[in-house]
Amino acid sequence: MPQDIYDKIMMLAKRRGFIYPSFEIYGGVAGFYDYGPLGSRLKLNIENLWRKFYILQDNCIEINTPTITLYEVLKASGHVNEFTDLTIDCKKCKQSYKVEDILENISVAEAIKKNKIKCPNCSTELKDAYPVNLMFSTKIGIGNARDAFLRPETAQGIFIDFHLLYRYAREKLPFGVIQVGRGYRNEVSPRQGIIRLREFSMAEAEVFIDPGEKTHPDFKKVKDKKLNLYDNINQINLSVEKAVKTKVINNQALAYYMYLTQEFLFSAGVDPKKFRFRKHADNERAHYATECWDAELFSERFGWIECVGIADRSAYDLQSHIDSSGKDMYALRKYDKPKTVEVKKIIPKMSELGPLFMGKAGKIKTILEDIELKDTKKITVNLDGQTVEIPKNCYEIVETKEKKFGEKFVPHVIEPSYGIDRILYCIIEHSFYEGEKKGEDYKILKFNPIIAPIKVGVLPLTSDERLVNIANEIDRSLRNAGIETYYDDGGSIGRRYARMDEVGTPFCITIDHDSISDKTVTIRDRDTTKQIRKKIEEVTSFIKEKISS
RNA sequence: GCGGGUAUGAUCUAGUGGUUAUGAUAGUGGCUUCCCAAGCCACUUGCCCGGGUUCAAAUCCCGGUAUCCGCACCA
Repeated sequence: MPQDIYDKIMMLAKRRGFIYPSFEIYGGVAGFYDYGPLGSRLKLNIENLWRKFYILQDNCIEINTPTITLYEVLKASGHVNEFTDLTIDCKKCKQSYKVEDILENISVAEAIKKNKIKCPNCSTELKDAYPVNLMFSTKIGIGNARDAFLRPETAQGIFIDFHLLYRYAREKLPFGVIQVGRGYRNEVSPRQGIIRLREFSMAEAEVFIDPGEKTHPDFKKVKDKKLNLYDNINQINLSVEKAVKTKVINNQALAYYMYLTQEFLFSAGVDPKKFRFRKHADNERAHYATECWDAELFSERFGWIECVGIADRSAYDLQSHIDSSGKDMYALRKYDKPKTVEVKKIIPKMSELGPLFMGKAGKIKTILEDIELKDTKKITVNLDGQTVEIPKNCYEIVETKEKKFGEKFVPHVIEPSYGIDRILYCIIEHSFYEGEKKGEDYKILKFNPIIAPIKVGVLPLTSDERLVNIANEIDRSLRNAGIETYYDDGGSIGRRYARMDEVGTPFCITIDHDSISDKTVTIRDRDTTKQIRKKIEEVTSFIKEKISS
């Protein structure tokens, strides 16, 4: 079978210490991969470049929350319900189906009662339906253990800290919070190697904005930049501003983060020709999203791969957590001048309420006090799912004047969510070049220096002790300057260049006999193989400049 | 999950029911050479796991696992 680019990359990745299949000596497990020495380094560099965009450029704050997440959190977020498919199997051919796919329009309960549904494949009767949840579940503690899941996204950890983060951000919107970490999804059958993992790395930003002004302070700076958009039919190239004006993209904030994403991916080494934004159709959006764009990267093996999702989650998550935890997670929109407003307030009469509602009277009192009064004809209260009318003699309505400094609201959230492993794979694929030297295959990973796991190869031309000493000194001074080096004195010089090219090292410093007399070395560029001579004392600053641009 | 193909050192690969299981690449040590995978010598690493058939299984059969292709799944 002819090897395609994926096979070649996975071969190289395993051989050179980028990516290994996990648990291999015990047979391996689908959906899990280890990052080897170079892979870990590459991943770290990509994540740190991402942080540069979000922390330094966009002024986001970073937090870290547990990967084990309490049941209540994911119940509130909708993941427990929405992540669950009711599944049913055929007795004979063992085919599994989502119940909703077989039923159409009939309620699940009704269908189970009748139980006459046959397998669409072999017409045999089906077994009982059972729920399948794509989250890994676990327990916290022993005995009176609490239910928990391994988080399917890092976002919820940010949402449930919102009230604290809002305070940290000095109660001003917009502000963004990022988290880089692992997420877990118990995929039914992961294929496509590193593209679909059960444990994966993601980098997410949750940007909290005022729903009244869905924009970004830096929008003006990017408004004329071009975005490469795809609406499921046509490829269109629009400026950020025009995309918003023509309502192709819903709002300025969303468009801003799309541009930021594009800029990040390009500087990480994504080929602009293999990049596009695709808008989610109505039926493929997640349960929390009102609008979602995917940044897709093209792979010769897998086609267009979703690598970043940029969603407008509206107020969905914060509102859900407010509703189920009761915590005040609102933001305040301050008025320019305090407003004096007439307020009608309900004053509960406990002497009447108490005897009438007994134990529930206290709860009714707090609800009544919070009601925003518009219609005074009939006061009803939602009590444990039941609507209860409160008799008129149980309360008094008082009109007062109050000074209001602002109004409370639930912020909206723009969420750019990056699949690090997929991006990493695509960057390797986009950086992979193959040629021939003297009849042998010659592979080069043309990594952008900023993400290359090794920045500089340090190579003494011969094993002459004087050259080795100089090489060691240069190696030391580069490392002291924070630059990853690889010292190699084994084999011919050509072989050593080839080794460095194959792992994407952008520069090689070669110490030759002239280095002894005139204190210079050659610096070789990976992509051109051209060499220039530099004074040894200038090497570190020269390299430093080259790898940061 | 279903159906089909595949599984031999770190990587690629030859091979047969029966001696010590090929070859190449890579790697290590040594000699030699030194600016783009040169050469020589020596060395290291392997038949996916479990069960069965057989005097004998890496080879045949069954099950599992992984992987590839198609279907389904991918909030």
